Amino acid sequence: MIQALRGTRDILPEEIGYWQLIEDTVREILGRAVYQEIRAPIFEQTALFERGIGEATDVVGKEMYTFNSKGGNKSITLRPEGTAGVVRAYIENKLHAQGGVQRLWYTGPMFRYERPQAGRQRQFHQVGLELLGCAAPRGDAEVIALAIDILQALGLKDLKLDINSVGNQEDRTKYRQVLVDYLEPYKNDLDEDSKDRLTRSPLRILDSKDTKTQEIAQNAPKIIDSLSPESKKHFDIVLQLLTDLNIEYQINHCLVRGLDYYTHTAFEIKSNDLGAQATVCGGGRYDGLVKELGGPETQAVGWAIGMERLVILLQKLSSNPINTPDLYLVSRGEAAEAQSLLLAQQLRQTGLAVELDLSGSAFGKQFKRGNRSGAVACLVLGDAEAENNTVNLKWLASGEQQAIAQKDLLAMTEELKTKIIKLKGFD
RNA sequence: GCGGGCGUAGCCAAGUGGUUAAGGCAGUGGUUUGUGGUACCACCAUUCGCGGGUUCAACUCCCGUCGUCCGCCCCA
Repeated sequence: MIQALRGTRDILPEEIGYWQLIEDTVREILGRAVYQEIRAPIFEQTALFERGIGEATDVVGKEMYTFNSKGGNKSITLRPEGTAGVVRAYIENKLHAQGGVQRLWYTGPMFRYERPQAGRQRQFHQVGLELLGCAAPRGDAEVIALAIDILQALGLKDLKLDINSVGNQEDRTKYRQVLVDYLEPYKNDLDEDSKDRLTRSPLRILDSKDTKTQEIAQNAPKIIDSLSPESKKHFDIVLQLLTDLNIEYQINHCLVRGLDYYTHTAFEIKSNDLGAQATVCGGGRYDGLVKELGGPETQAVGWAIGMERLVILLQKLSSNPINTPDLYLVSRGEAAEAQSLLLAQQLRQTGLAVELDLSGSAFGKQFKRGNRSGAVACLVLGDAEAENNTVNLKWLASGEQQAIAQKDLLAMTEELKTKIIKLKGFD
């Protein structure tokens, strides 16, 4: 048997309601803030990610699905994240020429070659947002506020917002040296991975999970003390705006994100219910990326939410919103079966959800299925009804039923809908 | 790439060396051939992920392999 590849999976109907709920919520909330959806390709030239994300990062170094294009010598990569592609599209389509800011969002699959574990897949899905052409701290705060809005609208609580500033390029270079000077004496107490990072990317030592390393990192000089006055001011304003918005946060001096393009604000929204992969939403400012990829100097800020992780959280909160029929249409006999589809279609066109039993089995069996389908009423179409173009409408809760002409039924669908809404007990 | 747990029906599982592999849910048929939700009855794994080995005897022990889950690394 051919199975789905490791790290990929099918999202089945029993789960799809959560996905649709997330997508609907995102569309609504971002729509109100007048963000526009953008759809970029799922594969791009490898160089885009190498330059955008950074050659030294793990994502580029060991996690990309890269292959050669058929017949060509072009190296192609399945996107491991969304920002690089959106920025490429922004530059290529000269969206910057429209002046002002561009507010964009996207959703879709991403690909990273990693060992699957809780909340991590090789093909996974993100919804992300990019605010391009805005240097102001208000941009950082708007973007964070929207992420919180989405998560709250979905009913999630107990989420924590961690925030930090990694400053601009010079701030980081300066801090890097300060940090290395501090860590050097403790070199032998660090875990193996962190020893390696001491030269490659010392900032990442800060968020090591090794307890010994964490203790050392706790007392390390803080990056915000190395920030230039302008960088510090930017960060302070962002924090003040969050406070004004009534958004709780905590400064996490050890928060440094893994992609090279981040500058200034970096943040993560985490949950305790996700196992080792606690981050539901991660993002920050990336003022240098557009220029790095060949566009004009453009400041920007954005985030990405991991859909799988969000679905895991939603599953703990509520049951899957399921698409159930309003009416279940039961039919038996040649003429009745012939009429049944037409009647179902006519009813569907009025806005009712009608499930048609196609089995042709005994009425008893069809009713049993109708009962389980979640419908509030069955429509019964047998030989007698077919003969005089009527149908039996049977309310399942009360058991009462009435014969009614098919055309009369079609004329009273509005009435039916209000009754069904009442019986279903929700919209 | 490294470390650990687990693979018995569509799902949840019991069985841990000895003739026919519990049970529950779901499904199908029936009691009820034009009326459901309850109840009762019947059917539903020649086989325990796969391959090899040990043994008179393997779902059970051993080796390998594949899959899956959890963790490290990294990230959403």
